[in-house]
Amino acid sequence: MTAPAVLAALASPRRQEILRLIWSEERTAGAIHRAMPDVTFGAVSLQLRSLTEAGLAESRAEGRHRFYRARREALGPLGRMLEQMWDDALWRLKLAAELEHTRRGPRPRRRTVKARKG
Amino acid sequence: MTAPAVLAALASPRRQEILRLIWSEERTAGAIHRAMPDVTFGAVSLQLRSLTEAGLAESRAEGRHRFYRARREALGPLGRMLEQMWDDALWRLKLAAELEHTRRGPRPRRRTVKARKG
DNA sequence: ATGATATTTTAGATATAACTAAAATAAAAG
DNA sequence: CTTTTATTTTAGTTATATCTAAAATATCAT
Repeated sequence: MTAPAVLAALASPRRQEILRLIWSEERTAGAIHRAMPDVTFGAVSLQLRSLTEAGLAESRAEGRHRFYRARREALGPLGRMLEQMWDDALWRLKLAAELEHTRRGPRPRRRTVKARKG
Repeated sequence: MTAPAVLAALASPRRQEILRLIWSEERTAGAIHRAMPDVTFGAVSLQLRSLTEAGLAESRAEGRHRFYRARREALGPLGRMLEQMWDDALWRLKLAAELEHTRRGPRPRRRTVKARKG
């Protein structure tokens, strides 16, 4: 629940993937796992714990199932940013374009060619 | 410049520390390093590179110095969030309070005490 | 109780990130 | 050219995160 913890939680692509799945509807841990078959159930469970501890997800138990959902309120403006990121492909392009003018370029090419021993 | 890269860049406390230093005024790499003596100059330089590659910082050379500054525009609403985080101690408290009602509690105390072998 | 399903937790392996020390690059000054 | 100051880069180490496999916990059904 410390400030960087929220950002750290969002930093992992895996956790973002999960957050996206539970963004607009709650899902059971199993359903989430089924949506990402390249990883173990245990791994998903651990990430769900991270998200919960960071305050980005919450869960409710029902029988032997546990339903998870995102805590969108806890994210504030960040939530809207994520939504944009997800369904607005332009976001990436815009950022990339903005970067162009800053880039230090592909190896500025040294001007003074000093003698090398050997 | 990929989307999670921005968040990943912000996730590290070290990079946040640096970003904060260059938020409202540009500083040389050396000045930044002097502000965090627990770490090597080389380490600071690497983090500056990360920030630059993520689009969160930019630099200009002047003689043998290099001045760094944050690219606040690139962060959008996230920038304002960071500012709040930094000079508004309430942010942390508010988030912590919000979390209270979600917490799965400190070990829910098992009800059925099953026999253990041994 | 026993067995099946759903999920969490633990211990240990592997991948990724961050750091250090030293070498390399670059500009300024002698 | 040599030395000094400022910074970057590289190679290798250490720390942290993430994953797997197996065991543990919990609920439901029989």
